[in-house]
Amino acid sequence: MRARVVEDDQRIADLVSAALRAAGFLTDMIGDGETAWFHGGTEDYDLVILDLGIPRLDGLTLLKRWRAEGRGFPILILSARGTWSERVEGIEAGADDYLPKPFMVEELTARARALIRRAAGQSQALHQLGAISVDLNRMVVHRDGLPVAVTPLEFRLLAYLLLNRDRTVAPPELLDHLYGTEDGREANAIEAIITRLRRKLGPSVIQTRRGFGYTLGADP
Amino acid sequence: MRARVVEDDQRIADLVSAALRAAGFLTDMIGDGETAWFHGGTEDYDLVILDLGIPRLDGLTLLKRWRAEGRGFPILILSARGTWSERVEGIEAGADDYLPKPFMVEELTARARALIRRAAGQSQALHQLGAISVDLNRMVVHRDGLPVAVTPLEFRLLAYLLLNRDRTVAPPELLDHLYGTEDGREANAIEAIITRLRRKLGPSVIQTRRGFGYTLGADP
DNA sequence: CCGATCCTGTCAGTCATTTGTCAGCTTCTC
DNA sequence: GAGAAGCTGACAAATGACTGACAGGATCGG
Repeated sequence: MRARVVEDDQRIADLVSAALRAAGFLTDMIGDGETAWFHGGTEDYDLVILDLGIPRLDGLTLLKRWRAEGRGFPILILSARGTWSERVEGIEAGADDYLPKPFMVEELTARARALIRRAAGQSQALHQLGAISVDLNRMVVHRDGLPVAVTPLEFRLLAYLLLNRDRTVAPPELLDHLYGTEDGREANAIEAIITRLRRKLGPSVIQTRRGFGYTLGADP
Repeated sequence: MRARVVEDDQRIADLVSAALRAAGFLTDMIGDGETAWFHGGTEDYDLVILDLGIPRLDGLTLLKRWRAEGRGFPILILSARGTWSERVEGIEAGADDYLPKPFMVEELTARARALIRRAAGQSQALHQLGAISVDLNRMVVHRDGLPVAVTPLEFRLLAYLLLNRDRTVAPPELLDHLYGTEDGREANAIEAIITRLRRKLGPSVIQTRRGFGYTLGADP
């Protein structure tokens, strides 16, 4: 899961970023609205944490522009000005959630996860896939009721496939969501993780759709 | 366990804080409602001790605001005005317990511990972990029936893991709950405590989930 | 107030696990 | 059957965790 933190206060940005990382997200930080606008156009995020009081391009304007462009990623607004009217304005502009500053980082991560799940059209943190169960909150995987030791990367890959189980996910997209855009990993890295996951979870959990990508569950 | 004491009478605040520290809590003190409101948003507490008669933002209003915002930490109200209606009002506003002044510090700490346990979904103060038993009230640990000398920090770490034993706790979260948010400890500090605890309790009590964090109990 | 003792954070070295890459192989598609 | 796409075992580099030693600071007893 990639999260973009758009926040000019470095202290808060670090705090938020650390919390999200601890919650299993991969985070990028941007300090002003114009840069965020630029990146929002070229990159795909699973979640955006947006401070309204950012320089160079107002947060609310940025939010409206993104929505006008048809960008659908979930956006969680942060704002020092926690008035009711602000809140309404933010939600109406297309934000998915609103968190007034100051806030607790645990609440932030909880809401972040809720947004991710909602955006994926699922409401449960506990998922069942044949003999495999995945608990996104506790970050544990079971097979036939027995815990399976998965590594952080394996878990993130599995979680991403799980949240997009209604479609086939292409390797470049996985690459993009597991690592930042910066890192230049070979596409083979994904295949290696898939192999390791299949060894742990059984061969039928992750299906390959040759030429397209990967998908979860059995296909007829 | 982090506790926030919101109390304007310095004498009482010191008393309460000292008692909680002696009971193994990490305490912060705040003298007025507005500051408390601010901090309640940015920091994560395991318990709040709240005097109703604080300046600048009434305790009851503060309490209601927190609950309206969805803050779930357990709150114990202190009040000089120990009337029944007050008590009811406090509980209805979302407090978890109510203690009229004057009170005995022993009762305060006892209730504080009970609240912590209840918030963690546990009712017992005495926990068994293989050969290890932990008494959260007396703050003593036994191994095979023999007392083990654990230091305050070690006990707090153990207690926090115990109260969250159904999940894996990440080092940044431990850092947050063992020390204040202010302190800039290295993550290594946690590892050092873990090592010392393991030496005392045996290697299998605290499990490491590499890349995720720590958990209590044996994994099959 | 002073010394002794204990607690605890940091550092550095070591060890273990995770993960990316490569090379060779298998499977699929046309 | 040839070429492309995907799989997988082996290896090495990167990362994360463990631990012994040490020192500053807190605490305690006198």
